[in-house]
Amino acid sequence: MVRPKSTIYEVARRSGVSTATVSRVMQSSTGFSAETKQRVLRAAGELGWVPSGTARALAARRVGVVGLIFSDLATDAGVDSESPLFVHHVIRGAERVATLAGEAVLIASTRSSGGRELALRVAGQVDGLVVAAPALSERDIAELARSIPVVVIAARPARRTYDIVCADNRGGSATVTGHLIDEHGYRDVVFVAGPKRSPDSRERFAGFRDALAAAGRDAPDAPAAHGNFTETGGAQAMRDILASHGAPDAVVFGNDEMAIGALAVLRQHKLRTPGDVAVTGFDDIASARHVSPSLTTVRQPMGQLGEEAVRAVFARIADPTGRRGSLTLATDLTIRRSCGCRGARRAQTQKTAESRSS
Amino acid sequence: MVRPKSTIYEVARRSGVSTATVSRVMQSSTGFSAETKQRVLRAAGELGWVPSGTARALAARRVGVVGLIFSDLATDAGVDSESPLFVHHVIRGAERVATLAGEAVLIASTRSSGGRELALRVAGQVDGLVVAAPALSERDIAELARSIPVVVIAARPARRTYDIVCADNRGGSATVTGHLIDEHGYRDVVFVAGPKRSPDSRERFAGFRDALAAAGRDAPDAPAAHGNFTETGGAQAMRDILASHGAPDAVVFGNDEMAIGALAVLRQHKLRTPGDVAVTGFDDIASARHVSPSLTTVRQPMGQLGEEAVRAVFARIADPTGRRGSLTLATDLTIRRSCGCRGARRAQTQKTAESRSS
DNA sequence: TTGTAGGCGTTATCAT
DNA sequence: ATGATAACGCCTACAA
Repeated sequence: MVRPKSTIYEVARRSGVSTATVSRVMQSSTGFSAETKQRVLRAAGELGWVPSGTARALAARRVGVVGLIFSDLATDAGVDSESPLFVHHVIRGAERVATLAGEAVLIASTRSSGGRELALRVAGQVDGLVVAAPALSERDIAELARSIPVVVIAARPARRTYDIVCADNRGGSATVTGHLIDEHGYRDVVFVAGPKRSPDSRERFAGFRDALAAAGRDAPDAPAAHGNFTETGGAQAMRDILASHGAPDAVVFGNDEMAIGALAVLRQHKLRTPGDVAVTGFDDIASARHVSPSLTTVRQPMGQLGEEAVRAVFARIADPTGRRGSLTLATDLTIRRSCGCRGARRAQTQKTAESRSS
Repeated sequence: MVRPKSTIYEVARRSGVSTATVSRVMQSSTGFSAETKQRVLRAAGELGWVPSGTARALAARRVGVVGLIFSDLATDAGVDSESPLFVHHVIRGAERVATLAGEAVLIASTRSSGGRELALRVAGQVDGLVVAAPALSERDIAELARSIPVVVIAARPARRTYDIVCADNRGGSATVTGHLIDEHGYRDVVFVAGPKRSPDSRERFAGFRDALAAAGRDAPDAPAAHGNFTETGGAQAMRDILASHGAPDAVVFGNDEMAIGALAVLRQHKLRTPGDVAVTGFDDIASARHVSPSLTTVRQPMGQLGEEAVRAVFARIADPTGRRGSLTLATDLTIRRSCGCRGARRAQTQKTAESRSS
């Protein structure tokens, strides 16, 4: 049975002290006698009193909560969606450093529409906000950043009013593509992108082109196909490529899920991986190790992105002035079997550089 | 640059109306002229005003946030931890129905200690609470339930002061074990449990025993091994069993991750799965499909658990009185290759019953 | 060590 | 349709 909530006044009366003293007992570790503390705590326990976080936040001007906004894809599949696993890890990473700092994380996801108002509601309930693009438009983000510290997880324009943290998508993509070209000597290598408007997908395609250019080859203006970052999308993309282009030497997928989807299609077409068509992914999700052949991919520090984003929020709360910064986390080439390498019992890795600027 | 936050007073002055009117514009859709609305909205925009969620919550006596407490395992590995994937899905499920209802979710995880105070802090900031056992002790949960609606995700005693929702762990485990015994005729089948104190693990072991009893066999009092719900733990458990017991006909793992870890060990020992040793898991995580052989397992509706838990919280907020209820979600036997079945192109499934009581 | 009292920024009730 | 004005539950100088 849920009792009517009691307040600090009742606790104060019951323990024979003032509300100020109750407040002190609840949040300081000093400034009152041991006996007073006992009385207050007992009264609180008897009444089942839980201090109102909202009242406390209002009076203290600090909520102790950081918000995290991302876009949902289960409900809003197709457009602008990020990999569910990506979101999972970001949430947990954020939660981890927040909890360690004694704060909590408020999460909410944007659906097909209404992102702006959702963001405003959340913004009013937190001390700072991390938004995983592409949950919100550049315009909405800029508006939020006027009234509250905002950190965006994504590559963003240099001129902006908020901090960013992101993974080195471009570098990682260039590295894995370079591996395919330089180590394996594949000639015909193509790229399968995720959603067209995904910033991550674009960065990865840019890295793909970088590697081609570095090898002195012509780079296509557009990806060979788009696969929506899903297994079925990747499978469909693979079929399309096979039909219109024939079997390439290698295909660089924008993420692991698409690559995994493609593996099955290749098998159905009696094409051997990596013998006939080599394949790589991006992210290094759990299944990448388990799939057969095991998937060569680029590890992205998804949890760490969430962690660093929250740290950046805290830093910005502590110092609201100063130039906006950006932190780019290194990615990590993880070599397994699908690229054509053999006998790599333990995955070899090659890290891109981490960079920070402000 | 973060401006000093403006308040409803400034917006009211700037737009030449009272704070009451501003408030109405922000939350009603009626009760003011179109022109007034324009003026207010413009003033708000110019000032970059974001209504204070805490002040609003205090005045309205409703926060619009539901809390979710779980136990962390990355930081607090070993004891009482749940599968990370389980938590991921529960979080997303909770978030999904909360967002649809216009609410947000506040998440926090308990570490090795301090669970009680964390829970109290969270409780003060939300309208209701869902706690994924074993994040909190029975005692702490009971205390919380005195002052706020609480829903626990786990099997729990019949006499309690809160609602529960859980998956039919016991039934699912009995079903998969029965499949091994009845369909395949395996004689020597053993069970590998998760953490000793995990309620889910216990339920699954109980289901395992149910199936043995139903087949007229003797059931062991304890699991053959404990694997901590992790891949490495499952691998170690498999090694231990092989060493002390020899190769059984089949082993029922308390979750998928342990089963996947065991697959590799079996391979190292030149034992064929399912030829020599059949294996089953529990949860149906993504890798279960990708691993080789594909894993026969029991699908648990993890996301739905989160969804139903939040719905139950809403229901309890709407009606604080009345008997506490419990909802048991059906689980789903998902047959693939590791149990010895062949040619199941599409996994066959067999659902346990869903039950609800109050 | 303890008490008094004025905010904190909204919402909601009554008027007008 | 709009305006005054009490709450809402706690924190924090400022006093004592």
